[in-house]
Amino acid sequence: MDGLGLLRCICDETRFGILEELGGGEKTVGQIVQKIKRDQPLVSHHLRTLKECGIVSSRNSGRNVMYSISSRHLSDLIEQIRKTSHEMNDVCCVR
Amino acid sequence: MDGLGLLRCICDETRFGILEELGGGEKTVGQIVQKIKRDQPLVSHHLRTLKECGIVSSRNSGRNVMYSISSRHLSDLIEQIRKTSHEMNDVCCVR
DNA sequence: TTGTCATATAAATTATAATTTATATAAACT
DNA sequence: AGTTTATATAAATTATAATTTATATGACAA
Repeated sequence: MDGLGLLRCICDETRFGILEELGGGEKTVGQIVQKIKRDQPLVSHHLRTLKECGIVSSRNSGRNVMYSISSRHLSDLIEQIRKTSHEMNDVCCVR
Repeated sequence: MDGLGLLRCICDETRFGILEELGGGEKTVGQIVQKIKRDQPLVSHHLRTLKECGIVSSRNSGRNVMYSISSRHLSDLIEQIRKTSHEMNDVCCVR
């Protein structure tokens, strides 16, 4: 993958929210839905996208599906994005 | 700024291209236009966005305007995005 | 002071992606 | 087997952003 591809995949509000949740460890779809307060089909849809891009992995556990960030490098990157952005005073003009 | 704001601002193809060019040091608008092969008004438009978000800075030099990445943290981040993405085998499904 | 080069701006258009709504699947419990 | 719970999928809608086209500004040189 290239840099732009990775960015494109994580720069959506719902997807970034999911990744921030998964930064705290693996979670079920239902747990993510509760945390980020978005509709279940929407969360499932974005989890699928993240998975197809190799950013998250999943495993079945009974009737639940547990999702997690697929590599340490990726969770470190999410963290660095958070840090770098907080060091900036500006408000981003892009919405 | 927050993580999502920063991502939103850099996840566009043209803007990411500009930032990759500026990673090599400050450049004029014309130099960027040549390098990334996009129309001048388009490049100016995106440079403005990047500047308003505090991601690039500019200074005048005669009739040229020189742009550069506004902090070391940011250029490091661009580099880490590049690295992390290259470690992934997947092709991103988001376009 | 006129012409040219470099850059910027604004409006119109086009492209792209997110969300909602409705429904399907699949596992576990009764 | 039938019901409930958890998750997934697909189509339709809506929202958002990128690009193009046309034009303006501002600095410098002739």
